[in-house]
Amino acid sequence: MLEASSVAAEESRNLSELSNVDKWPKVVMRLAPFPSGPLHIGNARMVVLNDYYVKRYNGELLLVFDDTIGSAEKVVEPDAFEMIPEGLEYLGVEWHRTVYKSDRLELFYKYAVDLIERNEAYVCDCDAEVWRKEHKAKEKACKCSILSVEDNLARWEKMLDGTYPERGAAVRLRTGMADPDPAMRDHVILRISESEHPRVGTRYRVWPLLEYSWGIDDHELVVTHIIRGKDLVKEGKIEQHIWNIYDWQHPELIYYGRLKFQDAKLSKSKSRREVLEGVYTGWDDPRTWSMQSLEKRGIHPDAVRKAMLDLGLSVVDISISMKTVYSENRKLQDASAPRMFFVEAPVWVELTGLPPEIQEAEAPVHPDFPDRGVRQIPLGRSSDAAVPFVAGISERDLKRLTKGEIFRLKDLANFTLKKGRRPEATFHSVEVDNVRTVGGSIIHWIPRETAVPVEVTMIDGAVVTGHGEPSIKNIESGTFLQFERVGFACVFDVGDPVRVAFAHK
RNA sequence: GCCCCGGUAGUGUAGUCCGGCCCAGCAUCUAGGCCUUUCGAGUCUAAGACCCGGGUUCGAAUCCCGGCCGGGGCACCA
Repeated sequence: MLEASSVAAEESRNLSELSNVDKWPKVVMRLAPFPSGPLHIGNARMVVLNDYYVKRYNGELLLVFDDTIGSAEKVVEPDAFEMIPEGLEYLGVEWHRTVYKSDRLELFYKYAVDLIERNEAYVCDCDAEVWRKEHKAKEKACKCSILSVEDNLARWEKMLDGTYPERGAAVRLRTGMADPDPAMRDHVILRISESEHPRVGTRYRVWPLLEYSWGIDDHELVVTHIIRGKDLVKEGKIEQHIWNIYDWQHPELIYYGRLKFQDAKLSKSKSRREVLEGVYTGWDDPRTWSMQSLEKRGIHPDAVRKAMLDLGLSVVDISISMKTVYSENRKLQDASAPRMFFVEAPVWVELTGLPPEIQEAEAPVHPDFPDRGVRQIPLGRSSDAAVPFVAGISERDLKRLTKGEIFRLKDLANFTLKKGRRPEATFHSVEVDNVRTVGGSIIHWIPRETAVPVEVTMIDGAVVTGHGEPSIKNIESGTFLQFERVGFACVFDVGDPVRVAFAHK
């Protein structure tokens, strides 16, 4: 029930029906992340699309960690087994079962033997580079491919028992040396790796490649629809080759194009390095663009979902801006975000002549919803009218003001800027209209005596220090708020200083 | 070099399969007006696109051919 309504609420205009749904008892899809780190914004499309369709068809979603041994460049990061589900939960993805590729090696071995016995695969001990140049490029089968089934089985045993060293032999699928597409010629499907695996250690030394493991598992797990990036079309073709050998029903293959973000540089390996070296504050550092980091910034998961779903399922490569996500987020959260004053690196201005009876300012919690009440901003000033009240404003605002100009400290009073090397201003009046009629600036500010130190982590990781109005101390951690005229941010630490993560303008 | 895929405003996307309802819709971005004690929200307006060339047709973004441009693959990575 809940699921149906959540899908109904999502924009689906750009997403057509899945094909051949009626040919299967129920729709089953899978999420297949390689556990090298947490999910980042670049993975969100794959995740959201699969989740969306599973919900739309009331199907089943599998989380399958694609944790085969990888390579020197692609290393399994053990923490990812925790961080990926965290990211999924943030996104509101509901999966029904978790599977680890590394638990299924025996299955892949069983089929490997069967494929060899059917003479659909053979063990090749050629040097990889030689094979590429002399055999693949020239469409010439190598000597291994004419070996008998018995010889191949013997070689297979030698792969398993350690007779062959790493790279000493590999199992190739007979996809055909004459295939016009060089990518398809007798592809390797299993190879030797003695790297230690974080889950199964060194129990296995022969590991499947992605296209092979999925050729088997998409069938074994009864996956019906596969939505994935178009960088995997060759893998899809090899899977189909395997399905044809066994005459298995083909799952539907759906590809989407590459997604780039103009304003976010995504690199899991760089993030991993920087997190390890302490350059980044952790996997929730904004520069990782992880789900954790978006959550910390108060980006609503539905903003991410909406932005991803709006892209549809086009196979074209696209480049979008995070601004579309931010725009969605504003729509979702502006109405609920309390307003607050924050001044970065305040310039302190002496204000004279403010009537002594004015001891505090009142500002609405949210201008569109007066019923939510007001924030009290105690000025903490002396009751002696001769002592100036000191307020902090941003340097940017000060620079924009011209001498003699009337301006307003929002929700407090109007002042006139005086000349002088130190910024000073004199009280003009209280009524807003006095500044509005002359088109004067209305700026945000904080009182020096009662302001609270605040640290803002910007999107590029820079930490900006400043002060917030006193009431920020009473805000709960996790609150998504708006610093008036500055932007939206999310509080993640209510200590001293109060720490917030900047979300967007 | 060889295979495959794709090209609608700045960015995305709808329409393309089954040609006319599209002198092309929507979102975002940009500019401006209104509103507002925020540079937010809301609201109104403006600007902005069918890669090029042929062909078929009464009629083409939609079909055909050629070209150009872009992307992906050709790993004992995922």
